[in-house]
Amino acid sequence: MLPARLHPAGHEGPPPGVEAQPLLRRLGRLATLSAAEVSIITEACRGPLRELPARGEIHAEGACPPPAALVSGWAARVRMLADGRRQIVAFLLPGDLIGRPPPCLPAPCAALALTRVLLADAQPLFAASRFPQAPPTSGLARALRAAELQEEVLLRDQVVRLGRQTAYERLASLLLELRQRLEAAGLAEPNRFALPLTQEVLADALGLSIVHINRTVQQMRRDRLIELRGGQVIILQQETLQSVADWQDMAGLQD
Amino acid sequence: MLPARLHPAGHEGPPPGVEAQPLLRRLGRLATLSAAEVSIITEACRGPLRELPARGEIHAEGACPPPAALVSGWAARVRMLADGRRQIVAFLLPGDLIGRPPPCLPAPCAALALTRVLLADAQPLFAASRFPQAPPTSGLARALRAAELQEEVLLRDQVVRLGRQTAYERLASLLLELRQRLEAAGLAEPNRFALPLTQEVLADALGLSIVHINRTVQQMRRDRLIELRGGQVIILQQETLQSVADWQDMAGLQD
DNA sequence: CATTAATCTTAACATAAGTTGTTGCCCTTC
DNA sequence: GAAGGGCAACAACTTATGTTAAGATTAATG
Repeated sequence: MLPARLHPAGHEGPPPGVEAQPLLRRLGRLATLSAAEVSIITEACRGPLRELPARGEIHAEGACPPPAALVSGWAARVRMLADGRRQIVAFLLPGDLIGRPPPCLPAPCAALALTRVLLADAQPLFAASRFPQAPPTSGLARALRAAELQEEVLLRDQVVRLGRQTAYERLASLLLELRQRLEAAGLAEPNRFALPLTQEVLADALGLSIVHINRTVQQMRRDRLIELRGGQVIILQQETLQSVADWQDMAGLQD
Repeated sequence: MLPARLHPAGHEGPPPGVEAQPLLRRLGRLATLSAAEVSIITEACRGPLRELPARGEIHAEGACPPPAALVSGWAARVRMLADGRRQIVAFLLPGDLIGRPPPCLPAPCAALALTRVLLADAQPLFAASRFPQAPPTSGLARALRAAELQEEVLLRDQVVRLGRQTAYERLASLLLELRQRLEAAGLAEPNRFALPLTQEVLADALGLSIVHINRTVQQMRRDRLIELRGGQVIILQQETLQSVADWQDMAGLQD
């Protein structure tokens, strides 16, 4: 089910001192942050970090964990069926938030580390912004709220992918989503990014079998839309990929 | 694409004077409401209502409409692909909320009436609770927040359905979800409820073709799991249906 | 450097689901 | 009460995707 190892690209931690970059970049794009708010974020990411190896469980299904920020590494929200089928509901990238401040419902998904991950305690962020009861003047509150809304947009994209797109289209769409999100976190060049996922993980995210994912990747390579080797993706024909994926740039990345 | 008519069951409005029942029941289950809050809800549902016929567009994709409450009738969040494929992302039942108070991102989905619907202006609710910046003492704020979180749970269920379940399982799962939600709104008996949807709408929700939905319904009838005629569903074997659907009662319906 | 274990790749085959076309029923409407 | 249109039902055939199984790479380990 789960890969025992992933691509080496996923094993590298961030250089020391820049831990806050993805979170800061992402939230900074969602709202204008005051200097005080920036330092709250920086502090949180420098504070004691929780480390988990690949395949580690960040929290179980049904838990209601305190909010955390993914500082480095990749993770996923996962749901299992009784017979072992697995669906990855969403990918979590550096700069993403996991868990919500109370009051919250028990999480319908487990969260799973796909690579080695570092997690920061995000409670100070929510406390500082008194989310979700923040004054409208707080840039941080607006950013946290926007991040939450954005996640919902991604979920709906995922529904459309799984419900109405072919394997080829699903893969194209996912790659474009990941590129855009990584770019927002400052982790992608325009046409190239690290993808530390096995084909099995891709299959579980796209609702396909591993064999069919492989077929689809091969085809996309033959069509010269992408290169994909050693955990690195290069997008060769962005426009074609976008039209295949029925891509609509989500305007919601900015405030 | 869209059905021109739906089952006659969907055409009936609520008896006058009980418009607020579904919304009130639902929110009341999510948190304890003060008398003042109850009257705010009741007032909103008695206020001037917006009426739309079946197939009417509640709001377009990309809009950022003011929050509304669905008082009666069924609606859906819908996304279209460029070539006309349609995916129903979520169903909206009486008592559900549509749109969010600002700040909000442009809606990634259009909202579409599936039957004749009545919509109430929900802004007073959010204003009264100063959502999402409400004091934790406000039951209304907690209820609105819980409704929002619950919608996200439903979205994730939908992802699992579309990604990893067979047609038969998807249908079972959806029927159980609808029964539970209708019950929470006071609109379902334990084993029987109105389902004013054409098979085409079911197909677009479950990511299947209309013909295959029909096959699946037939099979489920032959297996004596359900009856489905004239827009009425009767669940004959709830337990079997639940095990087919891999149903896990979402504990999150109460506060 | 040898060894093992993951992961990727490919082939052959099986099956769930899509497509097309036809029929019949039940509304509605004239 | 005849006609038309939407919807449900059913059959025949096609296609996308799943399954199983076997090599071929590649990365981790000692």
